[in-house]
Parts: sequence; C-alpha cells; structure tokens
Amino acid sequence: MKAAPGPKRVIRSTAEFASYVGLARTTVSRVLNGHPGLKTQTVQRVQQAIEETGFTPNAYALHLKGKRTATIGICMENLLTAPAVLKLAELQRRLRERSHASLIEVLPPGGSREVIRHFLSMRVDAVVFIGHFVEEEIARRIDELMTHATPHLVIDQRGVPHADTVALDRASGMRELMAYLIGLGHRSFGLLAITGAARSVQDRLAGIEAGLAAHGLGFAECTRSLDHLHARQNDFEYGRALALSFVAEKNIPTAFVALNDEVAIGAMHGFQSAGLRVPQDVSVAGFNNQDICLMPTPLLTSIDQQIELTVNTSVDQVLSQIGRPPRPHPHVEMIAPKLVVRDSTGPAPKAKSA
Amino acid sequence: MKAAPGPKRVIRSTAEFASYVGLARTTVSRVLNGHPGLKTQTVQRVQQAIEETGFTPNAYALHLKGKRTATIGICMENLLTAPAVLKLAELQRRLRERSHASLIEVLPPGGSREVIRHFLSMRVDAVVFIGHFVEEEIARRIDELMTHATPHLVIDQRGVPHADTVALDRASGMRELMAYLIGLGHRSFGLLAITGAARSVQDRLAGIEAGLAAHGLGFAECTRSLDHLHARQNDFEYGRALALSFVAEKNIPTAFVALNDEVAIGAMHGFQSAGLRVPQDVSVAGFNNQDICLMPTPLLTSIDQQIELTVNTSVDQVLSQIGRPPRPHPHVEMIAPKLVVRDSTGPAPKAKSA
DNA sequence: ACTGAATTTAGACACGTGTCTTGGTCAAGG
DNA sequence: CCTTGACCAAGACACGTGTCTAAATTCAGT
Repeated sequence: MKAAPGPKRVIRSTAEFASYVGLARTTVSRVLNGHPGLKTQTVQRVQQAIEETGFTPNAYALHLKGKRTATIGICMENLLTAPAVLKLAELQRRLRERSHASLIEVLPPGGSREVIRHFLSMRVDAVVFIGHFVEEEIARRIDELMTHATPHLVIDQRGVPHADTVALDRASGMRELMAYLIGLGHRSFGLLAITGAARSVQDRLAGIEAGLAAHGLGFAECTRSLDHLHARQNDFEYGRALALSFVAEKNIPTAFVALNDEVAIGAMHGFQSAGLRVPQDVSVAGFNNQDICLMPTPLLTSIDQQIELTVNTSVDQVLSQIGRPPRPHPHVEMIAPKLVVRDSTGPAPKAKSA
Repeated sequence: MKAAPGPKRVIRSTAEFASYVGLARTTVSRVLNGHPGLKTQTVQRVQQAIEETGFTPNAYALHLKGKRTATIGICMENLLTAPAVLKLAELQRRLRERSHASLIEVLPPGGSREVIRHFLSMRVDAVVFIGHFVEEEIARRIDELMTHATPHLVIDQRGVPHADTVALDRASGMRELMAYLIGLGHRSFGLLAITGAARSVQDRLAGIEAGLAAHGLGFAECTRSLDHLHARQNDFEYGRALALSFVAEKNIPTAFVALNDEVAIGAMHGFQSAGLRVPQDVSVAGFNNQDICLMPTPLLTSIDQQIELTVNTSVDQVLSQIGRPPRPHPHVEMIAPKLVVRDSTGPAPKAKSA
C-alpha cells in the first residue's frame, strides 16, 4: 500500500495560489469570477492549477462583502420519523438544484434560540422549519427572523402566528378517507391514537367529523376511542394494545383509522392475533404512506403526504421571498394529501350489523 | 391578531450595534469576547441591547482571521435508512455538546467532488463520512482532504485506503449470531439477501463461515441462498419472496439470517403466510436492531449496531485530529455489535432432522 | 478641586476576497 | 520607429471583526 499523501503545500488564499500559478492575485480573481478580456491560455493555466491543488476560495471572505451566502437554514424538530427525514432530503436536493446550500440543525429541546442565533450569525438567506414545534416558541423565533429581515417558512405546522406556512391539509385527507370507508358500508369507526390538543390532531378530528356529517352521520355516535387505556411509547405496541382492547369490547367497530402507519400496523397485528381477519372482519387505515405500509400482510391502506409537492412548493415560496420586503400578511398554503388504497380496507362485514 | 412585527432596524455590524448601544465599537467587541477590565454596568448595557435587537456578530468576518470555524462537515451517503439517520442525529448532538457546528450534505450521485469542495471552501475543521460509498471515489476525496491538512473520518465503511475509520465489526456480529443459533441446535441456515461484492457483505459471510467452522461445520454444506431468484427492490417484498421460494424447496433450513431487519420481517411474513410458525418451525434473525424489530409478531431477534458507542468513538477520534499533523498510518477502530435476542429465534425443530 | 487609577475611545492594522484604477509589457500594424 | 490595442501587474479600498496602542474621559478617594 502506498503511503498516505502528505500535504505538499496547503494553499490558503488567492494570493498564495496566484504566486503558485505565477500570475497576479487580481488576475486570478478575475478568472475565478469569469470576467472578460482574458487570454484563453491564462484561463487554462488557472484551471489547471485548480485541478492540481484543489484550491477553493475562502467562503467566509467571499461573502463578507454583502453578497448573499446562498445558504438556507433548515430547522428540524427531530430526525426520528421517516416523513420528516424524507422532506429534509428532498429539500436539500431541491435547494442544491437551485444553487443554494443548506445548513441543517436538529432542535435540541428548548434550544431554538441558539439555533436561530447560529443561523443569523451565518447570515442565512432564509430559514425553513420542518416539523411540529411548541407554538409559542417557534412564533417568537419567527418574530426574531422578521426583525432581521430574514424570510422563513414553516413546513407541516399549521397555525403559527405571523408564519408563512406550507402544511398538509389533514382535515381534507380525513374527509376523503371517511368518504371512502362510508362508501364501503362502514358506519362505526375506531380511532387509534388520534388524541391530543395538537393542531394536527384536531384537524384530523375535524376532518373525520366533516366526513361523517357529509353523509348525515354523527361523530359521537359513530366513533369510538380507547386511547386512554394505554400509554403511548412504542407506536407498534400501542397500536397492538389498542386493538386488543377493542377486541375485548362487545361491539367492535368495523373500520379503524390510525394516527400513523406504525399504530395502524400494530393494530392490524393485534386484530390478527385475536383471530380477526383484515380486511374481512375489520378494515384498518394508516397515515403517511411510509415504506412500512408494504410490510404487513395485507398491505396497508394509507394517506400519502405528497412530500415532493410539499417540498417543491416550499422551495418556490421561500426562495421567492429572499431579498424582498416582508409580506404584510403571512402566506399559508395547504397541500392536499392523497388516499392510497391497498388491501387492509374492504367492504364492511354484513353479519355484524345490528 | 396583532400585525407581524416589521424589521424596526436591521443591525448588520458591531459598528451599527455599538452606535445603538452608545458605546465604541472596540468596547462592544471586548464585551462580546469577555475581556477583563470592563464595568459591570457596561457589560449589562451590551447584554440588554443584545436581548433587544438579537444582534449576532457576522460569523464570516469572525472566522476570517485564521480562527477555527468550529464546523465539521458531515457527508451522508443517503438518508434512506434508519441507522444512518440515527448516526447523523447523534453525531450532530454530540458535536454540539462539544461546541462544534455541523455542515451536513447528502452526496448526490457522483457529486462527492462538489460536496468536498464546498466543505473546503467553508474551511471545515474536519470531514466525517457516514455510509458506504464507491471506494475509489471516496479514497480520492480523502486524499484531497489530506492535501488540505483537513482531518477526516469514515464511519461504517471499512477498508478505504488511507482512511481513518470507525466501523462495525460485522464479522464478529455474525460469529456471535451463529454461535447462538448453533447452540440452539440449528445446523442448516438460509441466507437472505447476503449477496454481493461489498465489503460489508463479504465481512458477514466471513463471520458466518468462521462461526460455523468454530463448531466444525462447513459453509457450503450448511448454508443456502436463493437471492438470485428475485430482484431486490423493496426489502420487505424481497424477504417475503425469498421466504416463499425457500418454502417451495424440499429441505428448508431451520434458521434464517438476513441482511437487515426489513428483509427478515418480510421473510417472517412469507413463512407465516405459508403456514410455518416462527420460531417453532423456522428461526429468523435480522440485522441493525431498528425500531421495526418491535413490530412483527413474534418480535425480531437482531444485531444492534451500537450507534451511540460508534458515534462517541468517532467524535473523540475526529476532534482529536484537528490541528494535528496527519498520522503516518490510518487509524482503524472496530466496534463490536451486540446480539439482541427476542422471540423470532428458538430451538431447532427436532422432527425435521434427517 | 486634585490626583491616580479605572475605564472608555479612537485610530490603526490584519484577515481573504472582489473590484476599481493606473501603469506596464508585448505584439501587430502602420 | 511609433501607435494602438490587448492583456496583465500592482496598488488601493471595502467588507466586519479582533486586537493592539495611545489618548481621552470618568471615577473614587482625598
């Protein structure tokens, strides 16, 4: 094995680099910035020297002169859920396509202040939030960003005051799902883990209610939740436990709507282990349409977040705001999710009705 | 709702900020950098003004004077697998604890060159690679980094020339798993998706062979692979298809070892749908010990990557190399994985022997 | 009010880069 | 030989910050 290559000569500035090439610093600078009036041979000499040395101008000096940093700060709630990570990856990819770098930070608990200050000190051109945050805290950060004339965008979390937002229309997704299930003859619904004060949960409940109302059905009479009977730790196990509790009741609903795919799959396993068949005896639907929907037998019906569309819209939004005066009113854009029907949902069983 | 706060007065430099506070720029600078010989009242005035305005010194100007940027470049193969994302999140958290920022880039196909150039232009103090890359390509990048006196570390991928490395000892993990399964009486093993020229795959095969040899068993006689019969797209479905093909054979192995948890779970479903019981009829083991191990029934036995330990070791390694002359020989550290026994593995069935 | 110490101010330079200006070299064309 | 461009060199300034020095101001104690 050859020895590792040592640093022949570390070039740290255009001045050093110019003396390496044998040209004046200003000439090199003009080559690097594509100015006209340079001999082809000169340009080539510089390019070749770049190949040889791998010289890169210091970004910190570059952007010192009021130039855009062409960097977007991305603030993640966490990296624990697949949809969030997919959005991050897609967002960075799209930004790169439009020649913007990204500065990614996962929010440490209560540490949004420091992260935003870091972004500001890095003079990012805009900040994007992905996930669901403590509303009061994120609202304050967004006010700070506005004070610094830095555009922002919140992805996923609807309802933050003053915030430009791109969010999934969860209510509409639930309406669509309910219409589909009601069309299959279902009239009684079990709700799995759809509990809590969070906006995203309330939106879903509102959607479910609206979906029922559209067919003359009442929310209280037609839905049932046993979320209070178990503690939610691991979503698979939570789903399984909830399913078993439903099985223990006398009148089990014929269709189940879950907070996410994990809970839905856990519930499916719970039902199956209790001897119920999916979808012949009970239908189960998830939310998010993650990869794991393809894992269980039967494959899970779910609601797709339309991540590509969401990210595309977001990139357009946020880049268009750079360098502009802030809007008088926040811009909120809702993305319509899409029902993906697979094998875990089917016609309501007839025998059970009564 | 109150109107959005406009930018009252955007402060872009210590000079502007100093005039806002009513102090000299140099005084403010000394406060910001914690110099002695300042009146308490002065310090407080500055701190209060920071609260009011949210002023942050320009990081680009700050680091212009040869100071460390205290930034680590992190180069990800992709964000599609849970273990990789966990490593990323943990790495950023640990770096922050040790007051380093991180610059994260997902490698676009064939784009390692540009990413490393970006890192170099940002004058990162070191670069960490997470994942499995094209060896030739990453080796060249690492040589470039060495030329620039920038330390590096490769996490996961063993065997890159000249590269400081922290990697999982997959062979040892497989030896441990084989010892456990052989102890349960298994003598015939099905390999699921453990195919290919990749180092990580070859290491596992070597570990399996060594584990068998330690008990006087031969690799060729005791193992069986049907990977060639199906195309690998979705890992769940691949695992399921492989399982069904094994079921169709006459002498089905009693234990199955999978490339990862997804394939293992897919296979379990395949076996179960064909009427086999896990683990009474066949044992199945995964790899990575992801969250989804808790999803199937029975819970999946798997091999844990020891992500925390890996990341801790990595952070120590890479930070210790900053500002030091490069090592004469690359430093390679192997992490021992840990077998996590759950319910998908059990004693070999007795009837089947013959 | 005076003195000496404590604190602040103002000016300068450096960091690496882009850009402007001025002056120089060189070859071609007259 | 001189003129004219085309090209390049060299110097200067600016960007925002840290830090040094010398000078100015304020403060505390008499």
